[in-house]
Amino acid sequence: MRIATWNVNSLNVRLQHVLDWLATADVDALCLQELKLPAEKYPFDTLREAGYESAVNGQKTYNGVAIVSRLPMQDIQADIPDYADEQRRVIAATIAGVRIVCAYFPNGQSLESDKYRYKLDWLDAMNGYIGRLLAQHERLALLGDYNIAPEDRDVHDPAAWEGQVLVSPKERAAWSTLIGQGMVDCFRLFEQPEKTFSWWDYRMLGFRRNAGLRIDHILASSALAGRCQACVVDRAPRKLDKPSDHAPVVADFSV
DNA sequence: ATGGCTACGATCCGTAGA
Repeated sequence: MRIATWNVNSLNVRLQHVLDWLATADVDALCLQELKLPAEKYPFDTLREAGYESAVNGQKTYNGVAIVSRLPMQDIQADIPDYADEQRRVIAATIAGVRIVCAYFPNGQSLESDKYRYKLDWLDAMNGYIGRLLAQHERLALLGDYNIAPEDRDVHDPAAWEGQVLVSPKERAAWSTLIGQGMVDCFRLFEQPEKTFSWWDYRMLGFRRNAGLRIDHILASSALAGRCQACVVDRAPRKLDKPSDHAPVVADFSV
């Protein structure tokens, strides 16, 4: 089973990139974030013609997530149960016996912002949700744009970013709580090139300078992580004309 | 120099992203 995550920064703008990527990437399921469209405007038919069904939690203008899968999806669940949130950031489904959670974590804007307070609260809720899922599903994966760079080696210039949102101690503590519950960062199971990132700022020639962050992740329960055979960032779509600022992350599992 | 893009929905600028 091969699964991936990609923040597409508007599915309207990036639909052709997604279709082109699906035609070559050979993934069974792809978790999408930042659709920026409501479910009524989701291109279900176009993706179905490409061989993929969709589970969608849409929102106009902001946020919005989907799982597209060429394998059957069961028990589709939108949002974090029992967590009141206007923002459509989470959708889950079971695919080939693996519980897949697709999430667009809040950005936080700045440490002084109300959005940062919201992010920390949301991270608490996500940790609770993952804890409950771990008790129910031996094979669990959480894929998405976490908006957290877990370690300094995931940051192109740690000194410049120190104390900023995406790397702050409280955000990294929430990441550590996920890991402490038993979730495993599939990317770090393998030897990786130095300075591998998944997001690069549109400004300042960020991609050309490789001035990026690794903030898109695939975490797996220990039983599933034990079956992980590869995990890589695919930089190719970031080189296209009018790219998303994020690149896909892909993982293979022997399930 | 704390900016520099990009997308969106409102107009011809503000909000948001990371």
